[in-house]
Amino acid sequence: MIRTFGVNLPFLFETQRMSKYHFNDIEAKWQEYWAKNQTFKAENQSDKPKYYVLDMFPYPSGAGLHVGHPLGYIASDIYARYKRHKGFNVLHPQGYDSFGLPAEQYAIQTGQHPRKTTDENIARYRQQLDQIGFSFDWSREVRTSDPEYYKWTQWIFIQLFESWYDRSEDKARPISELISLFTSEGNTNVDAACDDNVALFSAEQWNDFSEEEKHQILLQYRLTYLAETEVNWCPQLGTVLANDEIVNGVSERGGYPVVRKKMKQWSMRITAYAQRLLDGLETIDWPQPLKDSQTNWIGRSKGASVRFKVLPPAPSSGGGDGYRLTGDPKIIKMLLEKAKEMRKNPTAAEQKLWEALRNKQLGAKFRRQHPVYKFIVDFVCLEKKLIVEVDGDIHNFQLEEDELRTLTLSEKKGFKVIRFTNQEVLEDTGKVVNKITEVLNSLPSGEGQGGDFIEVFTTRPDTIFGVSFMTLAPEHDLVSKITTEAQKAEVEAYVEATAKRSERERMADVKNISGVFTGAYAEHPFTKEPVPIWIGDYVLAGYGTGAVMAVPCGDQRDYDFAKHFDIPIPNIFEGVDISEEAFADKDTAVIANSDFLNGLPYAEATQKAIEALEAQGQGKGKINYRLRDAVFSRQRYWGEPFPVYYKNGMPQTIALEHLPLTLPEVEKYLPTEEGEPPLGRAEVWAWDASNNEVVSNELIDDKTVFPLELNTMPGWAGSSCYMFRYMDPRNDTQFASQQALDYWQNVDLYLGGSEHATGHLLYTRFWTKFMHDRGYLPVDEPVKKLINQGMILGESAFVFRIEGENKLVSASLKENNTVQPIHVDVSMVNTSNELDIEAFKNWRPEFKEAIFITEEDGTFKVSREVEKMSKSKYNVVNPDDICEQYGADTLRMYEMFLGPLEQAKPWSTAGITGVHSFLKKLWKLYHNGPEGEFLVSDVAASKDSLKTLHKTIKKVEEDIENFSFNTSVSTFMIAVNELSSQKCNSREVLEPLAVLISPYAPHISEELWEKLGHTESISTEPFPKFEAKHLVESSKEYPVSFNGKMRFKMELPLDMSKEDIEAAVMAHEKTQAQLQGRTPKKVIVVPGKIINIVG
RNA sequence: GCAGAAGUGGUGGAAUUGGUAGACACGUUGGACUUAAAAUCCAAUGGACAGCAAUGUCCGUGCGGGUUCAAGUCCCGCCUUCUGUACCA
Repeated sequence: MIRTFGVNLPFLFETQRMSKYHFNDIEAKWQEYWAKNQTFKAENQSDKPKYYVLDMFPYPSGAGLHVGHPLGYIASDIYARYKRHKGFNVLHPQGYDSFGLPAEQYAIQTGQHPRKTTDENIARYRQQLDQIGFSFDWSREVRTSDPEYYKWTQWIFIQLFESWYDRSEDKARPISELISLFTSEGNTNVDAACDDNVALFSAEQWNDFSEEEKHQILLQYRLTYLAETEVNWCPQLGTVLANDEIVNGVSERGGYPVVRKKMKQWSMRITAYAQRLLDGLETIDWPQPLKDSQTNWIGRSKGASVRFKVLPPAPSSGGGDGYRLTGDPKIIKMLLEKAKEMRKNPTAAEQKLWEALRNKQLGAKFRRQHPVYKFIVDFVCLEKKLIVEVDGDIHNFQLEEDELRTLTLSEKKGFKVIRFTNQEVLEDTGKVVNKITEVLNSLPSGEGQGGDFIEVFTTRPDTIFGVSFMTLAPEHDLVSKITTEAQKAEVEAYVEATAKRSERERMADVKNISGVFTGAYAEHPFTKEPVPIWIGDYVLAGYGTGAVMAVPCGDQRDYDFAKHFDIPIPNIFEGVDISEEAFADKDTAVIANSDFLNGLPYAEATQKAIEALEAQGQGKGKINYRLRDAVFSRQRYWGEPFPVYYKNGMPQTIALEHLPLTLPEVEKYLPTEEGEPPLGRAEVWAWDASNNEVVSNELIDDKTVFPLELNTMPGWAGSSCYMFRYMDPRNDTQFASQQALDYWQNVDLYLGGSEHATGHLLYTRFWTKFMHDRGYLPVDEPVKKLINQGMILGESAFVFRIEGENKLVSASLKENNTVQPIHVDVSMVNTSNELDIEAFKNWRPEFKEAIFITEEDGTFKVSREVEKMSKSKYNVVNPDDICEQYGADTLRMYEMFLGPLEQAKPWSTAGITGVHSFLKKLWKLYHNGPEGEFLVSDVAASKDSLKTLHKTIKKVEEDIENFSFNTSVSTFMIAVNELSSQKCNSREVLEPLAVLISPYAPHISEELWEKLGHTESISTEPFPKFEAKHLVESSKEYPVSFNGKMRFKMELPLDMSKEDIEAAVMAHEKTQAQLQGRTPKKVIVVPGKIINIVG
């Protein structure tokens, strides 16, 4: 193991080398040993208790690791090694989250395949990780971009697709069970988490549906579903982003603007699990701030949903029966006349159908020959916005025109149009009526002109009598329908102006109150008074129903809005002054001026209000969640392909035995010219369903060969269940064997950053609960205990350039000048903040000729600032350099020594020498020979040394259990300092000491252990046992205080009685000096602790 | 605004159920060894004041109160910083 650099070295020099602590050689030797002997390989079967320690696996970026990354890995490694010493079978795996945006962005720029750069980055990461001496079981490594791994991500996707959420049993169930429910009893009694506005149907109707219709309906129930969703579209990245991938209105990666856009996307029905995700937090040991942010993200609020009837416009505002005027006002006269004419002369089919539709026979009012926009339609149900057209023979030659008309009515005016032929009506009116009923039921109720309702969510139903207006989000569906003619221009201008503003602008502009009156009124459910309906951008389309009942006396935003627009502010609180601001304190509120709610406090008034609303069918108690379903499609190349192909536009999944569906090759990683995702460029990307293989696109015939999905899965797909895959990572027939899952259960300790609070850590809990429901996992939480390690920050260095001149000024002299700070690479600055000017000039040639104004002593100083460690700030410190210079053991201990694990702290290399010299002192303790060679004695240790050892065992054990790693490093330093001054070289002490330190500094411990004569790795050695007897003291050096201030100490036996202690203290000459003749009022003696004399 | 965490020497940070504030390091200063440097070792190091000195006195854990024999620690009120979140109805 000793490296010699030549044959001519003098003998003495050689022996000195032998005695020295050659960390580089030692560390390389043991890293090789561990790898070769698979020292840390975990078995899935053991008599020992299990313990699972996991790090959040890294995304292998091109920049490599900096010293901040290993912090958590070191902590978890110490814990894993400690648990092995404590007799546990420890699972401590590592892998790579290797799908993701940066590799793809790099691929777009350079044309290199992301797989290539990812593999290179992984190799670099692995080399860096190996250098630090982690006890990972690398035989279990996973990579999310490996087809053998993402096969199972695809499999989980299929399980979600094949499941629905049964609210009555509160769990996910197979979709086949839903189908049998539909077949036997329809969907009326099914309480499922599903899309809004799912049409009701009977078993009979279900059985009559075509396969396609059934498929369509099931999609509304599946836990992953395809739907038109409003998404966050990032044009620069060319993809959609999840809510947690957006920070302050711009993309988390790259900081690009994000706009709202409607797209057909895969979504995950995480909202089905909202309540269980909240409840589960009670059962897990996670940091409170992290639990809080999940709680806030889910955003449960309890209240009521209330339906306000929209009133027809007053005669003054539009004239006549305005709400029925759906025709174009410019030609309405002509249309009405024509309609009248047509009503007189209906065709036979029209007349027959009218007989079936009139007088609300289908539960909704139909009108015939009614003007809509520029047309006269045959039948219309305004409430549901449904148009029924009957095409006579006469129409056959104008099919094209009909199509145009249908398009205009549906796209521009939001009507649903269905057509029947004369023949159909005449032959089987019943069938036609059934079809109309079905469509009628599938349409959202309560909408359309004439029967409009505004549904709001409120947490304060008790304040309903304080409602003086309503506000809709500008994007609300009803805005265009209810706005009166007089207000139309103003409203449209406002809606347009709001739509143009980005999310960011809207957020930055919270204080400016804006809004417009729609001209429409709603009816108060109790007073029946008209309530004006406004729109305002303080109401968000994405929360609740996008509409609020405004109670200005009880809500500050409503109050401000009312003040701004001079809307009345009725006071419904007893004895409260609302002349200056709203009164939002529900705990002390007593309701007044509120009819049947008068005199009641919040809770009772709320309950009574809800009861009253329910009685008249205008509301009910409701729990609302802020959490939205998670969009699961990304328009990217470097992600998991969906195991999905499309048959007649309907998604079909690929069976497990044909997975993985591997990512196809493309010639460019950009979207296609048609705006399709990069997979649209793949030439071999079609599914041959009869042979179950991927084939060339040219073979698509929509009979046996179908197009495959072009989107890929988001970054969080691969990380949501990886902790379970580690349990049995090479299993290619099962996600993991039952035996492995039963044995390892879930993660006992998980370390990672808090930035994943509302992303990864929420999704992984969701998937785990789902997999548990479906019987694939024995546990329903993935992680028992979680610790967030704090970020290690960089210390950036700056030089200052005098504005407009090529002059740089030393940091302390910058005050009198207007200067501009410039980042300097921290490697060019020494610990006294002096800049290496030559190095700087070479790095930044534009300053070659610059004048450097130095301090009086001729040095040029930089100023320091703590910032996030980043390449662009030139403040990155590389762990490789630290290992090279001081060794991995020093790096490990120093990172722990920096401060508490959870705390953010700046990296400063300044203190590292202290830790390094500690390790040298430790080494020396075992090298007592005359030439400094290894020598320990077998004679018994002194009492003092045993005491030092055992108090160290006790403290270190407590510290590790409490994850207080910084204090145990101090404890080791104290121990080594004490043993050194005791000149202890006894094996009895030095052997257990090596074991104690080995989790922290494994390389040096292994080396010393070997020198002590052992042949097994130190990691197999049991943790030293603490024996209290070595710490038993017979006397105590009591601090003696006067009025709480410590003045002197005196040594007294521990078994002395209180009275004797008091007597001894009073007799002490220093006590007399302190008292100066006064008699103390009181003497407090706490045996074994302290003496306090009150004077 | 809301929620959470934290404010201790020149610096990173210790301090058990309230019981010796500043452990352990870094840095600084002085010394030893050396031709010299590095490395290593020894000593001092919260501040102020008094003393030749041993030593002593006072002030000190963000600020102001309180409880207690005793408060960095508990209670009340403020200030500041950091993190998360935000027109959430």
